[in-house]
Amino acid sequence: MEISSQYIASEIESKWYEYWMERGYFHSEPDNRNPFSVVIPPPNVTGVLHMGHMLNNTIQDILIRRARQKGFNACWVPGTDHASIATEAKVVKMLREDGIKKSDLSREEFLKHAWNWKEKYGGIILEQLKKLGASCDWERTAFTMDATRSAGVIQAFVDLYNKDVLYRGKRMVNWDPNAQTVLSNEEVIYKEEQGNLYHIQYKLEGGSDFLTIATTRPETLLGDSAVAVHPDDPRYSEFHGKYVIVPIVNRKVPIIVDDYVDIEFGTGALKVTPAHDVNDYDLGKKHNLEVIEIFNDDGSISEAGQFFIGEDRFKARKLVKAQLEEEGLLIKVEPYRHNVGRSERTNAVVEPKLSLQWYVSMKKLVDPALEAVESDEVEFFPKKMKNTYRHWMVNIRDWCISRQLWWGQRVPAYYYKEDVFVATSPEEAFQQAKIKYPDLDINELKQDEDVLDTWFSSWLWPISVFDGFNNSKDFQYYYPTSVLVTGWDIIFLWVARMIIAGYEWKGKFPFKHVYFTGMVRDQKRRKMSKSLGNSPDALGLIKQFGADGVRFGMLSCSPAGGDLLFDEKLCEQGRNFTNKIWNALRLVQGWEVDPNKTQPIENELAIDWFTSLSNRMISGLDDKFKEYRLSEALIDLYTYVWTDFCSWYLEMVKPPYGEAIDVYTKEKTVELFQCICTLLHPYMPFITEEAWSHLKTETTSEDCMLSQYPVLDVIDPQIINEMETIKEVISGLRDLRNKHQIKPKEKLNLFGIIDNVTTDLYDDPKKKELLLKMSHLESFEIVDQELENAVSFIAGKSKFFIQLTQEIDVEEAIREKEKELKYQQGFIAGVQKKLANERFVNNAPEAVVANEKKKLSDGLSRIKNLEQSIEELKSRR
RNA sequence: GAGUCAUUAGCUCAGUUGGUUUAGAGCGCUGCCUUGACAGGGCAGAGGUCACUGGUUCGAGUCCAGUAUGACUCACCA
Repeated sequence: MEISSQYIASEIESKWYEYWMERGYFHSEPDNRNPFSVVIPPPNVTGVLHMGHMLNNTIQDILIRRARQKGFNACWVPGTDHASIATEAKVVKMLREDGIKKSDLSREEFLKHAWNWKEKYGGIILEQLKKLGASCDWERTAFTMDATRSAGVIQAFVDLYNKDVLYRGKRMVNWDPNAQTVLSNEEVIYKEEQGNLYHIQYKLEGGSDFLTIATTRPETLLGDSAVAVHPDDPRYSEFHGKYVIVPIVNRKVPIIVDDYVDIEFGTGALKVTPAHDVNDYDLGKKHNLEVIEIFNDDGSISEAGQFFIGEDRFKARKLVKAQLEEEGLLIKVEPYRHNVGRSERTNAVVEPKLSLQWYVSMKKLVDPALEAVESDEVEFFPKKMKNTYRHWMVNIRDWCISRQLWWGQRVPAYYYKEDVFVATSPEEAFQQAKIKYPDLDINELKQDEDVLDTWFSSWLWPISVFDGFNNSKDFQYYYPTSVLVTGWDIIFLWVARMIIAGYEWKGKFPFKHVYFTGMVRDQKRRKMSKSLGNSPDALGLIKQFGADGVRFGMLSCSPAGGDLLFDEKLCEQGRNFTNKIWNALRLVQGWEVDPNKTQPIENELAIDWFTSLSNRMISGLDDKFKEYRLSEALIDLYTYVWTDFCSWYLEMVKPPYGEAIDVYTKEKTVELFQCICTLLHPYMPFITEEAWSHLKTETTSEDCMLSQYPVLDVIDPQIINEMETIKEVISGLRDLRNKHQIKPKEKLNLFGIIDNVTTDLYDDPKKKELLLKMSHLESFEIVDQELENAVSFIAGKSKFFIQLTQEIDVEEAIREKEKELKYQQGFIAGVQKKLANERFVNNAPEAVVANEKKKLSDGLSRIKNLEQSIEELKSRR
């Protein structure tokens, strides 16, 4: 088959992806093999592929493809989550552009629009994953709001309610005024922002005195119901029990005393707004203060605020400020940096708000999940994530799961008067209600208006994607899954909760391993995000460097759990790697086989050597994968393919230009190349599949993707070591050619000073022939001392030299040898010190001592060789 | 405020129970090389007292303590 000189990734990649899909290679059904299952961390249905996804999904694909080759029944379930806030915001925006307001629609009408949107635009990201080469079982694609998943969610809710693990309560929550919904703590991001500290005078009732408070939010004074001071603050001791007048609204409020107040901060006097601050709320409860809610759900001032009604909270701040200035009550405004919480989804400043919500009593659920990780029943990679997990689990808070949205599973709670009935359907709730209210009409039962947090769907994912709530055949076969691959940033939001759910409903962990990936950061160490706009276009990268190139780039720099600083250069390196493989393929396939040619003896050595190396590689990969050292494993493969195979092995067996190759060498080389393809396939599926299609024979698998992972065979360390010495001689000679401007292919006569190594090189015809070929030598001889006008180098412990016809810079050569001598002397000094220490010789393991002795004797040989060279050079002065 | 982790070549990082010729890789850098699989390339080279100070040990980049610097997580912040 003619092989094109150019490797065009985009064409070849789409060809193979289609081919795999057509043959159904990604699909899995339960059978008698062992399962290896993975569930995708469901990306947001509104999402587009970004760097984090690429890293995360490449890793999953690597694990899945490798498991498949190793004979497991590999199943990778893809899907998306419904992302209630993000999606609802998108749909609302789209409707607004069409002139439709959400408030004009009924719930059912809105949901119809939302589903239409989802069908049309949702899940683009799954299509993008195909470009990456993801071998997901697409027939199993799940969505957190589809029928099966929703049924599970409702069932879970009802079950928890019946177990008394759910409750409804009025609490101070994080309110997102843009999305007009509550947020859980995990969805609020606190960051330091520049604000102001306003010093405001509150007039004392019935007097001319003032009390000055400091606040970052002057607009909330509309809702003040007290001013608090510390009991031991001498500045305010005479004010205890008195009243002040809140400016603008002229409300008379008490001065309360509480040691919560920090004397050092601000003025030491604190305004108290129980309805709009968590701490103030607690103070209010303690001191029985009035709770005045001055904000509407959208963050504007409510009727209760009395002034600036309908104005947005930030506009109101300015208006209050102006008003205070006018009244002369604003003492000063100082710049102040403080933490501000923003909504993860909408970036709106979060407003603390009192509200009635549904909560999960997490403390009742955590124990088995905590124990599982502590005992490594669920194993974390890297291990250090256990600390983070433990800390959160031990200090766990209740989980607020209701959201004031329409897009999501509606809370299955039905109200009548003061009663609530929780059931999987209105009919069931009605049956319950009828017991207490026999005359009730079903229409009088009102379902909760809120929906459930998206994470309340996601935490069931490993169970629900296999229809686990119906205990399906798939579930029994695939659960628990083998490994979860996700970013450490959602360890609480998702990972911990999934483990909790796994034990709660199935009495078993949802996954055996959790591999936490690092965050993809840019060159300035910033997390890549849409809002910063510092994320490269993922598909653009694939177009530019090929999916294989990008996969290489992502993986080659992502140590287990460590963050990775993304650089396009890494993808470029990956693309270059595919090119290298392609050209190696062209070389090997270009060799014409001559059936009459006998195999050169040096090829036998090369083949034996590389076979051992391959086995060492297979063994090393197993070790690395056990520890999820995927990046290291890839670097090892890269060196193995590029340096060992292309730069050394192929050069060793390559026939001289224009000559044919013998049958045996060609066959073995193809075999070794096939092994490379199989080993590399999980990382770079496309180039390996393409290469395989050219290399395959009657006896090998039809496709690389389904090729059997090679079984570990013998590793011969001796041949590997001896080859290292030969390579060192070859490199040493190349260096000499470089230094003395001798052309790479000019024939030379090489001499070795007699010792056991050089003698072996001379006596073993395979080694000698290999040396002659690789070094372009005329001859290789053994002598007992340097000859006239020699230039020498040391390889291993032995000395080699060639004779020059031209003059050399004697002084420069002496300097160089002396530098090397000094290094060697330092080296043996250390070794000698060790060996002189009796306790070392007596206590250290025998092998270690023996090795030190070898180091010493080799070092001494090198020194002797160097000293002789220096002497010889000096005599030439 | 509590905790976790880090500090190794110009840059980004490996270095897995302490011992493998006084530390490895990629990128970058320097020199040489182009009719031959590959310039998306080949060959070779330079570059590190492993943050600092002590300690444990026959032996420390690796273990312990302290110091410095940095990063992150959780909580709070009028």
